[in-house]
Amino acid sequence: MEAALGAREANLGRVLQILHRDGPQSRASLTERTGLNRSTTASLVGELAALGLTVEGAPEPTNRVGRPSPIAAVSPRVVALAANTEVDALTLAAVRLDQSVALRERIPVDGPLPPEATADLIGHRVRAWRETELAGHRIAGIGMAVPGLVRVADGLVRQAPHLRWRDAPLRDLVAERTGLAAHVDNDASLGAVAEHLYGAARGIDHVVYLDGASGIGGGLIVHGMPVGGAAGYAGEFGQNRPGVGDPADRRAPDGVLEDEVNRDRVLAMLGRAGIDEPALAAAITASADPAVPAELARQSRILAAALADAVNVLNPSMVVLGGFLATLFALAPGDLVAQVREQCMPASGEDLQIRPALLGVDRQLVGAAEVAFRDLLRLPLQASA
Amino acid sequence: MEAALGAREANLGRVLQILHRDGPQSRASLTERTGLNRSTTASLVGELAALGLTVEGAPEPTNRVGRPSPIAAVSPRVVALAANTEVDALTLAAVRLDQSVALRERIPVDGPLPPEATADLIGHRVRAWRETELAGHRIAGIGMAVPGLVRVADGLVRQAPHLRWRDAPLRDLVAERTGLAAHVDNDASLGAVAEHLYGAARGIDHVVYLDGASGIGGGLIVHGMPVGGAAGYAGEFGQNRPGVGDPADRRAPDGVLEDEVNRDRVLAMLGRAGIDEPALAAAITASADPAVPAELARQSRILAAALADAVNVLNPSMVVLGGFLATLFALAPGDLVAQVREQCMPASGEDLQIRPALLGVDRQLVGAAEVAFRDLLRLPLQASA
DNA sequence: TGGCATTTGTTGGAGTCTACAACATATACT
DNA sequence: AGTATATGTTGTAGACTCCAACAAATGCCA
Repeated sequence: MEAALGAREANLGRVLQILHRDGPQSRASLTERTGLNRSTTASLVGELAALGLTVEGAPEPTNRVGRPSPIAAVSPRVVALAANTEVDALTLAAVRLDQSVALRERIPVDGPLPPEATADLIGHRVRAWRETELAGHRIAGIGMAVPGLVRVADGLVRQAPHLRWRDAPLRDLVAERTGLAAHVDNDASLGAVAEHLYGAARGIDHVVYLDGASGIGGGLIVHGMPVGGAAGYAGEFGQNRPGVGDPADRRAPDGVLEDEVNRDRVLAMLGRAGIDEPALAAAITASADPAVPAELARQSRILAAALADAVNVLNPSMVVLGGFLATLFALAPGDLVAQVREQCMPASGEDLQIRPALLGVDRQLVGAAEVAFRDLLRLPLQASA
Repeated sequence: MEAALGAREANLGRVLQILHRDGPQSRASLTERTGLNRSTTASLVGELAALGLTVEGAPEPTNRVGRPSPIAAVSPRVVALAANTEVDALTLAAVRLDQSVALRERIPVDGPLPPEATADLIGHRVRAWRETELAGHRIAGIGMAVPGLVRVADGLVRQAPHLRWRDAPLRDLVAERTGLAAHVDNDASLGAVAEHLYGAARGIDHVVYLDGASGIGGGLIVHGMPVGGAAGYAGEFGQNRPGVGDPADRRAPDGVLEDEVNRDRVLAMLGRAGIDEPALAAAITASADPAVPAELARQSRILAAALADAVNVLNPSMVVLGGFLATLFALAPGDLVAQVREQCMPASGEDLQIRPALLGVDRQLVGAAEVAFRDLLRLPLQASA
């Protein structure tokens, strides 16, 4: 006879999720966090260990009275695979339940790879990994970050202009070749998930995340949960048409945000190409051309206008900026904050924080792994059956 | 010894909530909806009836084989009070659990009433109601709709320009005078809640709602839940700065959406004032001045730009327009839809519906009552203790 | 060094809640 | 009138957690 709708399994998931998000901790701590009874916690932790999902270690030497409590931690042999599909490379990784990256392989490609070739490549590498480095590991699934519009429900990539993909059934292609539960989402949305759980917006329930790479993508966290919208396309700030205060600030007539706030415009001014963010930041500070700071200030003003609109609508406690937008922000953080506050409703702006993204290049990979772990963390029994 | 974290109470709440949202229905239907066992449903419905929260009626004559199932319905003697604070009137209502309005009283006032006077008036009328029409009724609480920025957590009205309120502790003022659990929220946010549950967006999980009255307010539904944001200020579309495609369309330099899309501009053109929406619609169609349709088309274009931004960011399945915006929409519904689709991402626009609000003047009252019912619907035992 | 307070693990039993199965009941169909 | 079907009703068993009492491991202090 079944229990109360799988209360047990849900509790197993809760404990596993706490260990996953907040790291190793004592059983006493888990008891407090879950609100469950000591004895129940012991039983849950024991079952998770028996399932091979967690390991229990010796108590840490704490300087307090009382019987020491054993430390529970996620098993290092449980991983999710993550793939990041970029124009010039495919990055594959195996991410542990503690967000450490067990394996990473960046495979450069000449120009964008078609979806089938991408899936083939992933399938090939995954097979190799399973027989060698990942032998004896449990693989929860695979998550893929794509720079484009993704219908999350079935992992169909509707449009990825930079990859030249249209309506590519990436989830099914990869699931077929790997035999793994596959998930696909927009790269910026996954970055938002990662920054929310482990980065700059850790513990913040209402977050607007913007990431500037080739375009501007974004993601939302509302009530502590990632927002996909009806089909999973949410967060496309780059296609918004910002209200540009001074018409002289306009560069692209009838253009969208990512036409105005644009890394390539800065690169062109500097006469550079193909450099990464730190190099770009260095090149900016090294430049003597007065047009460069003027252009950056212009882009910052327009970004502020777009952010102010988002703040009015969503009233987030934090805006996180990644990629090129983090570089832009770092050059004059106070200015951007002041401009946003000036253009949004005063009440919404008063407690607003703006921060650069904290996680590095692994952002998308960690986010993708998180999606691949989701089922396991919710229903550990079903997912590990 | 406690049960599994109040599973029973949560299930009581689930059943009550289904009856509240979807109306009277058979126990068999409840069994199917909840996924619980027949016997459990019977026990739950029995307990709710014993608590005076529901009533059980004779089975409906259905033309199918099998033993007829008794119909459960919410009790008509359970109400929430709702208040709508407008510039020229205070409207008070008692709303039943089936959303029917048991009592309504519109109290005209000369100019905006200060918060204390508003609370006094509410307290006075509520006392009178409790001794007469509402004698023998259970009152779940009181919800208040305010045209302004409300910090939902403590019901502090931060700004309500039309009422000339600033940092008014309305929740506490009213709670003190009525002895009821009081809740305050923005009027448009409450309209969104009502339209989502019982109006045009019924059953739709991702909704953008805009309401044009003196300004433009709004509300969001994400994952089926109303979005307040960090402090409860979310949804303030009216303060956004829309990207106006054609500069000639601008009327308010550096203005915000509600300066451009504005009922008063149309009224002024028609030489009218102080008329309601149906009268305004009639006056528009009756007018021979060619400037009127031109102005409406201009406002529609700007509204479309603002909506397109929201669609990109939130990927809703439906946009609901209320008040003056519904009038504007009704004059050329196809145009607005086409303009939004044109300016937003094609994928986000393809399944998007735009609809006028369905609920009438009771929108804010029903939304306010919904908020006041929330605790009762979640934890019926605690809330009715 | 030994006793005490404190904290937490451990164990067996009790309480809460639901599922289940068997039976009863009310309807439509033939 | 008999049968099939759907649902209410009842008693019991199972799942899960809480609780209380006890045991164990640590720090503190005389």
